[in-house]
Amino acid sequence: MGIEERKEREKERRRQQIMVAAKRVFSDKGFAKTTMEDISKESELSTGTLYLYFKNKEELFASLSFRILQYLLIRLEHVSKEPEMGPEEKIRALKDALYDVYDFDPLIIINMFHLQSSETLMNLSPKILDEMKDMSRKSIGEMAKIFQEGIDQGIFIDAHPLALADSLWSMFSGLVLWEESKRIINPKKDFLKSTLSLAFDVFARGIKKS
Amino acid sequence: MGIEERKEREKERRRQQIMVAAKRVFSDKGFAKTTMEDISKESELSTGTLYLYFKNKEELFASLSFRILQYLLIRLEHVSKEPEMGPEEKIRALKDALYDVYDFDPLIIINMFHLQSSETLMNLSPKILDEMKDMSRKSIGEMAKIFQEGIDQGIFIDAHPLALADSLWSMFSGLVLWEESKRIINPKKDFLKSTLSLAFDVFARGIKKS
Amino acid sequence: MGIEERKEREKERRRQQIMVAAKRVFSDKGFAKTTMEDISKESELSTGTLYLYFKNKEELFASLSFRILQYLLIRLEHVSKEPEMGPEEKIRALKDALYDVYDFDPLIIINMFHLQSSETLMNLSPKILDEMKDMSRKSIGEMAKIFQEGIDQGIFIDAHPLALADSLWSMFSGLVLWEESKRIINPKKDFLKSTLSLAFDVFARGIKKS
Amino acid sequence: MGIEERKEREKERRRQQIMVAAKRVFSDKGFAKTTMEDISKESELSTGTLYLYFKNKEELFASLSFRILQYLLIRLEHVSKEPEMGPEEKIRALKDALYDVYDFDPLIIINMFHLQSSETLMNLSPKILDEMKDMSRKSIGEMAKIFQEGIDQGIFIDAHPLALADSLWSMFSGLVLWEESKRIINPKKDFLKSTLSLAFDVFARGIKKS
DNA sequence: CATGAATGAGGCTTCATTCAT
DNA sequence: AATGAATGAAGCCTCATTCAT
Repeated sequence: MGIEERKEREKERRRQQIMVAAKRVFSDKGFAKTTMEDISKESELSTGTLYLYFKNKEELFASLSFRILQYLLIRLEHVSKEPEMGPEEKIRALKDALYDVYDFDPLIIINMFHLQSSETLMNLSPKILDEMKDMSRKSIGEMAKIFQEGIDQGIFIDAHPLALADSLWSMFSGLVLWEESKRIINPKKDFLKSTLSLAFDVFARGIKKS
Repeated sequence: MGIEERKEREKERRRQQIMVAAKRVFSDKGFAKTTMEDISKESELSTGTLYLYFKNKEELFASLSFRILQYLLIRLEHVSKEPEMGPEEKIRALKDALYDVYDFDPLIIINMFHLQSSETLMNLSPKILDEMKDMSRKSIGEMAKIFQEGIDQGIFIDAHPLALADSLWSMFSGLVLWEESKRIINPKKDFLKSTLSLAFDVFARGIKKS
Repeated sequence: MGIEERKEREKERRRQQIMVAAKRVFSDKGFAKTTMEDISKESELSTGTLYLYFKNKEELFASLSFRILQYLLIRLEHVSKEPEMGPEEKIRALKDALYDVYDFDPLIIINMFHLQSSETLMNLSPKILDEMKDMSRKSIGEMAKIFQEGIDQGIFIDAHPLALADSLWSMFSGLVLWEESKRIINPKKDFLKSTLSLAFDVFARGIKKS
Repeated sequence: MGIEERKEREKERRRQQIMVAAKRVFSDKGFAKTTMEDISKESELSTGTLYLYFKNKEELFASLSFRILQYLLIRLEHVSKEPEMGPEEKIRALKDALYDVYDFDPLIIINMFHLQSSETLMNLSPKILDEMKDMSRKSIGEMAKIFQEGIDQGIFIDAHPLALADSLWSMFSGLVLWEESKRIINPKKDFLKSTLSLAFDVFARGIKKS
C-alpha cells in the first residue's frame, strides 16, 4: 500500500525537520555550546523525539556533515567526469564547486572542519564513521584524478596526485576557517571568494609545467 | 627592591609551571575534554592556585596559543628581515619557519586552529583577545612584506600581498589540520612534512612571474 | 452469545501472548532493566497494545507473579489434600512441589522474591494486591495444615503451624535467592536441588517429635 | 602533624554523614526509587559532594551493605571462636548474632538481600565486588566451621558443612524478607524474632544426631 | 482494537569556579 | 599565597505512558 510509503516519507520529513533545526543551532553556537534542548525548541519537538531519529547529539551533528560530504562528492565527481574540460579548466571548475559546497551551508562546514580531526571528541558509531571516512577518501580521490589527468597529459608537474589533492583541499578548508575567523573581528568584510580565487589561481599556475 | 623582583620572578615561574602542565594535558586530550583538575594534577598544584594565575580555563588555554603566536611572529620577522635572502629564498625559509613553529608544539597548534574561529566557545577577556588578534595581524603582515618585496622586484605576480599571505597561512594551517586528521585513521604515516614541502613549492611556482 | 465468548477468548489469548513474552524478558533482564519496548518487541505487539491489556508495567509483572502463585497454591493444595500420605511424607512431597514451582519458571520466581517485599517499588492496584496477598496467605495456610495434621497426630513438635509454614517457605525462598546469587559468581555449579534436599531433611528431622 | 590526621578524620566523618543520610533514604524508598538528590537533601550536602566520596549511586549503596557484611563477619567470628561453647550452644548464639546484625540496620539488610543476587543491576567496581564476595564467603565459612566442629564431635549429622551453612543463612535471610513483606500488610505485628527463634530451634534439632 | 510516534519529566553525573582555612 | 572541599548548574539521555490515526 501507499500507506507504508507515506509513513516512510513522513519519517524522512521529520528527520529533515530536525536536521534543519539542528543546522541552525549548531551554526549559531557551535557543537559544544549547542544543547539538545536548544535543538528540540528550534525544531518544536521534544528532546525525546530527537533521540527517536538520531542516536545521540554527535550522530545528529554527523548527519549534517554527512550531507555536506555527499554534496561535495557529487560536485567533485561532476567536475572530474566532465568530458569537455581539460585539466586546467577542471581546476578552475573545482574552485566553483568547492565554493558552492561552502555556500550550501557555510557554518556547518566550518563546524565540520573543527571536528573532523578531533575524532577523540566524537563518539560516532563505527558505521557512520566509516561511511564518512569513505566519502572523504572518495572526494580526495576525485580531485586526484584531475591532477593525474594533467600529469598524464604532460600539462602538470610530476607530483603525487594525492598529495596535490590534499594540498588543494587543505588550502580550501584552511581558507574557509581563516576567513571566517577574520570575519568575527570584522564582520562586514568577506574576502573568502576573492582570496579563494587568488589562491586557486596561484595553485593552478604552480602546478603547470613551465 | 630585589624582593619585589624576586616575587615577580617567582610568580612568573609559577605561571610557566602551570603552562607547561596545561600544554601537556591540552595536547593529550584537547580543550573540551581537559578538566582543570587534570591540569592541577599534572602541575602538582591545586585547582584553586590555577585560578590565581589564570582567570579561567579559556585564558589558560589562550596563554598557550599566545606563546605560540609569539614564537611564530619572531620566526617570521626573522625571515622577513633577513637581508641576505631574496623573496624566493624567503618563501622557502618561510616553510621551514612554519614547520618549526608546528614542531615546537604540534598538538597545541592543532587545538589552537580548532578554536581560533569558534570564538563563541572562547570567553576571553577583550584585552587578551586584542593582543592575540594583533599578533596574528602582525604575523600575516610579516609574510605580506615578503610578497610585497617580490612584487616590487617584479619577481612575483601582481596580487594583493595580504591576500597571498592569507592564502599561504591558510594552506599551512589547513594542511596541519588535515594531515593530523588523516593520522588518526592511520597513525603510522606522517606526510605533513613532505606534503607541506610540495604545497609550498607549488605556491612558490604559482606566484613567480613567468 | 458465542461471538462474545470468542472475543473473550481471543482477548485472553492476547493477554497470554504478552505474558509469555514478558516472562522471557523479565527473566532475562530483571524488572528494573526491562523496558516496555523490550516486551513489545518480544511479543510482536506495539507498546500501546500492552497498555490495553495491562494497566502498567508493574501490573504486567504482577500478573506473572500471580500465575506462579496460582500454580504454587494448586500444588500445595494437592499435597495437603493427598489422603494417602502421612504428614512426614507430605513434607517430603512439599519439597518436590516447591522445587517444581521453581522449575516452572526459575527466573520469574527470583524476580518475584526480589520485589515481593519492596512494595514501595510496586504501584499495584489494590485489587490485584489483595488477590496476591490472599493467594500467599492461602498457600501458607495449606502448608500450615500439614503441620497441624502432624501436630494433631503427635508426630510433630508442638509449635505454631503458621510459624512453621513461614519458616519452611522462607527457607525455600531464601535458598532460591542465595543459590542463584552464588551461581552468578560460579555459573557452572547449581547446588539448589541438593541443598534444598538437605535443608528439607534437616527441617523434617527438626520438627519430628523425638 | 596532627593536621593531616584531622583532615583524614573529617573526611571520614563526611563519608559517615553521607552514609547515614543514604541509609535513611534507601531504607525508606529502596534503591531504585531513591535519587541522589534525595540523599543530598537528607545529608544537607550538594549532589556534587556525594560524588566526591562515592563513585556513583551504586557504590554508595554498596558501602552500606559492606558495613553490614563487616559487622556480620565480626559477629560470626566471635561466635565461631568462642572456646567455652559447644557446637549446639554456638548454633543458638548464631541466632542472636544474626538477629543483632539485622537489628543493627534492618532496612538496609533487606535492600541488600534484594540486590545481592541481581548483580546485573549493580555496576560496582570489581574491587568492591570482590571484597563483598570475599566477605560473604568468609561469613559462610565461619558458620561452616561450627557445623564441622559438631560433625567432628559426632554431635551433628554427617552433612556437608557448607551446605548446612548455606541453608541456615538462607533461612535467616528468607525469614527477614518474608516477615518484612508481611509487615507491610500488617505493620503492627512483628514476628521476626519469634519465628526466627522457632526456625533456629527446628534447625538445631534437625542437625542433631539422634 | 491496534499502532507506534511523540512526549517530557526526571535521573545520574560532570566540572568550572569559589571560598573558608 | 596556596589549598582542595564544596558547590550547583547544566547536560545528555531514557523510558513509561498517551493519543491521534
